[in-house]
Amino acid sequence: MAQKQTADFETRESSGDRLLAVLALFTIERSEWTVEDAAAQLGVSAPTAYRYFKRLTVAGLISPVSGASYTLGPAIIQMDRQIQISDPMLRAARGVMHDLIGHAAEGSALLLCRLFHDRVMCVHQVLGRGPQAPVSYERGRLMPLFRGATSKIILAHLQLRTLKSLFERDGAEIAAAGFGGTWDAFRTSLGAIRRDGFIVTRGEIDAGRVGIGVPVFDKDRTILGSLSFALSEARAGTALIERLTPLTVAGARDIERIMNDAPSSQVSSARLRVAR
Amino acid sequence: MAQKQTADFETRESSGDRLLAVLALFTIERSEWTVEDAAAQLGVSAPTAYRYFKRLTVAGLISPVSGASYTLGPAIIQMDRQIQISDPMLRAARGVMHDLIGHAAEGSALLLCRLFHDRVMCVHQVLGRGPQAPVSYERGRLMPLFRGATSKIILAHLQLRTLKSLFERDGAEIAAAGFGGTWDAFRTSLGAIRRDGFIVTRGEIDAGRVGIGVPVFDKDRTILGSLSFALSEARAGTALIERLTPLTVAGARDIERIMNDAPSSQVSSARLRVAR
DNA sequence: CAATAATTTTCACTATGTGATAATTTTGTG
DNA sequence: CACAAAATTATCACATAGTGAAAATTATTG
Repeated sequence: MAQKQTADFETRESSGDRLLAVLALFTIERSEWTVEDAAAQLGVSAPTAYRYFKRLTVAGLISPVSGASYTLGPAIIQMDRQIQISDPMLRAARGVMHDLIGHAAEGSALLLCRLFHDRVMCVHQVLGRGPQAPVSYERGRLMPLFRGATSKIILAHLQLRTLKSLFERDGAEIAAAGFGGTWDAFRTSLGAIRRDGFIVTRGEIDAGRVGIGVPVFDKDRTILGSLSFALSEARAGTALIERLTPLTVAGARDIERIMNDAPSSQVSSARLRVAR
Repeated sequence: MAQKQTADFETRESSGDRLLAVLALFTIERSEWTVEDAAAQLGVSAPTAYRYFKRLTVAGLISPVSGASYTLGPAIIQMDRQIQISDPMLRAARGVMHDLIGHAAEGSALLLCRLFHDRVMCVHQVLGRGPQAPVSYERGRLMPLFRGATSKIILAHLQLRTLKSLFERDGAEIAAAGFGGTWDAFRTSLGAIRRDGFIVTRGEIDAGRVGIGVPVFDKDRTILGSLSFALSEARAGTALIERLTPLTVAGARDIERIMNDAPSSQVSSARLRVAR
């Protein structure tokens, strides 16, 4: 419906959008911005850019550093801490994951991922002993929804309606991920995953990694995210996988139980439990 | 001109400010908000609140959860990761702190704090072995600028101009923190701290904790933050403190050296994009 | 303490945000 | 799977609040 005409290539942005666009400028590739660079980048005048920077600074989202440039500010760290403290799933998972990683082989990682709207992000990770091959699922990275055990197990438990609209929108990508090109094939393979209650994948995200994904539900059996192992393929024989899978499933159940037992008032003790 | 009379106590806020005010609603005490609650709280109409929520959602700063409510979103975690990866001081400190904690007694903690504008925040913490008494300086908490070794050592190295304006603004608090009520007394005690190159405090933040604070400077000798120990007072005899202090100072120098040697291009693992 | 850079004010103008109501979509439930 | 209730978005007329240019002010640096 809302088709843009070819002539008007520039997206008309509202003021509030531009304010957030300033924040979005701060990336890993470029973590510091001067006001005038930002003004040029966004196509606004210097005074306007100063107004934006000031607002974001007052909010603590950015902060001046030496020279005339700015970086992401203390509010980011503060809000991240809020998530760590108040996200019930994350709170419940910390201890469980700490215990669970002990069972894994060297070079393995344990990941807790959370469904955000229609995206998946790692919110907590625990590394096992020994040298680590790269794990793309680092805390804070958005992950594709259609590849890897971590994501697939979540995908499999989305509402049918959601899946349908995803299929319509991202059909090509879904087909590319090996779900087959038809809605029925997609639906059927997800059904199979759901029935298993877990999924094992090999090298779908990182070469040399085996993933074991298990769903985590809330009280109403709505999917919240997943708990998953990323094992080193070299060290992960069938025996190990078969041993770890039920443990991972049990871990997810533990997380759910702790989460549901926890007092719903989340304020309680503000103290964060940090293992070692 | 636009002086509000007593009747109109509410600060006239611009649209962009209100957008950020929505974000500020999400606190530890209340980590979930519905659109209509937020609308009521901010005194705007429902459609306007929906517009705000939509913008913040598109930016990933908040995210819908089950029911009609929203929580802080994936962008927060992502940006926190960006800070972790791209803040030069934090990057340099990680290894140093890991090594340093080994020298401490049981129940001690090592903290890296960063000066943000005129506030101090813990950006990294490493806990030692053994049971931990509470440490108020948790990662993500804003700390007072005038109390505790961590903050005082930073305070002592602020620009004279900055100190002067702080003294004018927060004179009472400064006096209460034991710096004496006069500018000269304040200035003199800070000078003494600066000359020592470190500061040891007892129980200024948490009872039963001894703090050892050491400054961290950037290439231009501008204060960036501090490295500090929070020891258990019961276990921290004079001997231990005298042993740890030079180690902490050396640690800070190490951090500075690593920071300055590091390639200025901060893009190591270039991949960050969503994969989608 | 100059000299230059960085930031804020002022001001006239119009784009952009606003609320009330209505239309639409999503969600929960039998 | 359809229905009702809730949640979300669209419409539209209006006035607020954001905008850029230039000037004034305040920091920073040698």
